[in-house]
Amino acid sequence: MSTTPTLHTKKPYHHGDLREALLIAGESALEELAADQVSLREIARRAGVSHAAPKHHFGSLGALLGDVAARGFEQFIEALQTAADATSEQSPHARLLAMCRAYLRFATAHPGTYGLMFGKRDICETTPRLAKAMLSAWTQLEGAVAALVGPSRAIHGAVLVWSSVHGMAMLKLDRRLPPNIDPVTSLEYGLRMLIAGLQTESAG
Amino acid sequence: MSTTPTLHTKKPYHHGDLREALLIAGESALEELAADQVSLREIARRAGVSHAAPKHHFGSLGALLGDVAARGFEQFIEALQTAADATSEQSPHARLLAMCRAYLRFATAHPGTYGLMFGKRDICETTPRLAKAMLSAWTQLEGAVAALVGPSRAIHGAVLVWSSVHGMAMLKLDRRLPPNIDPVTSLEYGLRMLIAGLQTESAG
DNA sequence: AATTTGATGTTGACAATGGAAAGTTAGTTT
DNA sequence: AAACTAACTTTCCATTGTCAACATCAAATT
Repeated sequence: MSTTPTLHTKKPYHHGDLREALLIAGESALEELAADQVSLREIARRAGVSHAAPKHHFGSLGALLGDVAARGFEQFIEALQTAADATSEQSPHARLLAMCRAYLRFATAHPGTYGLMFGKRDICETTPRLAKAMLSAWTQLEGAVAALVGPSRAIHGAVLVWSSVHGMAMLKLDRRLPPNIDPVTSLEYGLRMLIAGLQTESAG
Repeated sequence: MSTTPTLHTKKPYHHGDLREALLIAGESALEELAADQVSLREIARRAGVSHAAPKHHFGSLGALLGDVAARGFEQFIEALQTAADATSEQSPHARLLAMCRAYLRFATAHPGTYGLMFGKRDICETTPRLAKAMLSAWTQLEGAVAALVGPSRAIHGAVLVWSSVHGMAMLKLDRRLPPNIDPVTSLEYGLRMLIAGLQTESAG
């Protein structure tokens, strides 16, 4: 009846790896809760610590969210890389297509994280880790476009491709498209147009 | 020295047109303050009323923001219409170009309102006025695209154009583009590609 | 003209938030 | 053993959105 000391694993005062636990808790909260429910205190609750504990690992909520976003970008980059590497032909054209499809799939599968990554929560600070991950993502996409249209047109082409896919993802997630429109179909159509345009000679 | 009663216009208990005043106060707050500083109480403060006064005109902060967003869409629609009507040639091509340029200009000039309109604040409710304004905006853009590429390709084309310009605007406002990139230049390049692609025969 | 009524504002309360400050615990170093 | 420091808790504060209760005033009804 009294305190059975067998396996009475009392919660230790120190967590062990609270920093990573908070990042994971933040990500899960972002996906499971409405965006305005994701608070510092909620994340701390999920990690099983007091609401002031995160302060020692991240200075503020903004910095915590910044690193959650960075983790999101890291997963995002890996998803696109995996998709590109999985194409059978391995042509620049096929690789870019696969990456764009994986892009929209990622945004659809992780809307909360994707929104955080792309500025939906302005509290989110651009931490060094986030800045690095953002740059990596850009470099990755620009490389895929360069392989298709050549380096001279890579930058403008990459901006256009990124804008289009990002815009489609955001309009979908924020329900700003008429309800009868299927973004996946639109993406396929749009990519055909885009790539046709990009490969035109007059594009110098 | 004492109270000069001349023109001593004492503030009346009733505002007169508080509803509209709150919408205007909300819009100005959105543009002048950081996004997380725009609160119900701040808007009420700017309108010179108590923090609970808005409740009688809008049920909640979300509904207030919803109608602020609706007003934004109404101004947005007018800006695009004006730009299209101001072209010299009045060709479908010129009108669509002018609208897209006006689109990016609006987003740049009113970043707070634009962000609200396109889901950056998820508290924002889709009020009837907002739903109507969103549909009008979509119809307007779809019409401009239809005039250029015909009705059969209008829907997919409009989704692509909207996604591209919206994506460019959002990436710019959220600083998700590499810093050396100028969105205006990118827009011009992108529109050339897009319209070239849209007018291709294979686009059925 | 007197009264009632209902829309429009105010005040005060509530729980929840992010952050600051100060106290507590547990390893680490000397 | 003693001092030090990092990790975590507790307490407190200003601010937020919403609610209920009350105040005010214009307009409709009697």
